[in-house]
Amino acid sequence: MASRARPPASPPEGPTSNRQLDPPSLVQLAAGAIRKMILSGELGPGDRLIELALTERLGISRPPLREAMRLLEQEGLILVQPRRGATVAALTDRDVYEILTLRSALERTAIELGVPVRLPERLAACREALGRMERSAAEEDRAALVESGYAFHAALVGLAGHRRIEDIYSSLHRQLLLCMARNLYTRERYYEDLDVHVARHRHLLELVEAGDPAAVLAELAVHGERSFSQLADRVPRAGKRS
Amino acid sequence: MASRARPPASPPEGPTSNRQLDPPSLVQLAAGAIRKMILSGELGPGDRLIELALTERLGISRPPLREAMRLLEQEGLILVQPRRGATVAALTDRDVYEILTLRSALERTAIELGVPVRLPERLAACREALGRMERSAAEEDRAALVESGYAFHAALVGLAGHRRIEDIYSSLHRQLLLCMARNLYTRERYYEDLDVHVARHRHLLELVEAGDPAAVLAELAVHGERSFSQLADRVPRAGKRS
DNA sequence: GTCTTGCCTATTGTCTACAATAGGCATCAG
DNA sequence: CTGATGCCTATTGTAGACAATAGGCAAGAC
Repeated sequence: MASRARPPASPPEGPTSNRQLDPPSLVQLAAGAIRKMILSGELGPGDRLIELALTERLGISRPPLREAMRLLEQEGLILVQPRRGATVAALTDRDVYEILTLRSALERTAIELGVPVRLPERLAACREALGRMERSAAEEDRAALVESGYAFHAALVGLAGHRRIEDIYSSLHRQLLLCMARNLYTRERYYEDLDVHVARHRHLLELVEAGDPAAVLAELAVHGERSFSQLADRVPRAGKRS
Repeated sequence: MASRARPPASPPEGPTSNRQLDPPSLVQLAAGAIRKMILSGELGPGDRLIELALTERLGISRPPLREAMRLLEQEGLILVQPRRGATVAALTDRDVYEILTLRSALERTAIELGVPVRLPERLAACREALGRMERSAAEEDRAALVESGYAFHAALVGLAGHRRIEDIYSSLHRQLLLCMARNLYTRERYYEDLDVHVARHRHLLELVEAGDPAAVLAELAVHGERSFSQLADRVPRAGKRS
């Protein structure tokens, strides 16, 4: 029975729980390892995840592995069918549509809630990410630009200090990476002009610093429009399939 | 075996997966039981969840219990600290703020995406929920009205046919119930006038049926404003704490 | 020749047991 | 009397083994 008598020994305080300092459990490690296998393409969409095979691969036993798979299921990376095993999520066009629309909605909400920014360190995070983008563009490192571009958007979302939004946002990002591994989310697209791309983000940050949420949202709508265009075309009529 | 209906082996995908027909695993059952304990107030916020105690209580062993706790952790109902055990989530005002703002954002997005409704059965679900609300109001059953009121909003969210939004929405709902069990979300408030309350929802549905997303959103903003008012007051300056 | 039907194996679901850690408590030095 | 320090117990983390089920395959009947 749970002990009601005991008051919470450690204060569950702290908007940002720093679990990084704790020695990671096998569950965390296993989840990370499998995530890496999936996102690197080592495991393709639809592939079965055999528990026994993975335990041998990772050198752990089944209980922590199973718990790790529960996590990945919640993250949307794998699909667990009650007694038929787990498979790597095979994202449909509909799934991509859901991910992109939800991601956009979260960004918008975060801006609305956080844009007259109160905590300077959050703005600093955005600037830092923008700096990485500029460096990546200067070096014409497109992979790094994509990476830092996400970091910038994540920092933008972080302006609101809304932990739940941040968590979901990063979860969606992982699923999006899954799409890229699948090449559904065409990789060749990238960005036509690196400098224009960075400039657009710089402008975005300037609007944020000016403290005008509406302007940021307007820019963000145009901003995202290019990324969405070809994906949006794939699912012109939302909900038609179910 | 042959007497059983063969599940489609080739297409592992289905827009609506009907897992209800599967025999529930102990993980599902355990998660449900613990959820019920928490939401009924049997387990109060901050209470520790001792694994051994719960296994005896539920008559299962630890592995499925632990997996169930992983689920509840993802749902935000419990807080698991790496080697210190799990406690029932003690939601701060900040958490309530996050839940309400995110919920509102999801509703808005679902309306935007789904409001020129294409599938009649989804509208029917809304009407059905509204019917339950009217019945509850007529019987002055306030508890049932709250319940059916949520069902209505859930049906509204369901208009978009956006599974990810629906999942997160119901997760947030459960966390909100946790607030109510805690009485932070003052229960006495309820609704000043039951008929006005129902009428507001009926109007909402009419706007939906008219197919005007903007009108629905405008009404929803006013509509939700009352529910938010005293909560919003608690966290006037978002992000002040982190 | 095709369909049904039973077994058989691979895989998942669950359980008990062992190892490791964290917090509490008593003891002892200052 | 107060503080630090070591043990000690309660609890969690992990492992390996057993039971149950699903899907595949072969043998038989029509």
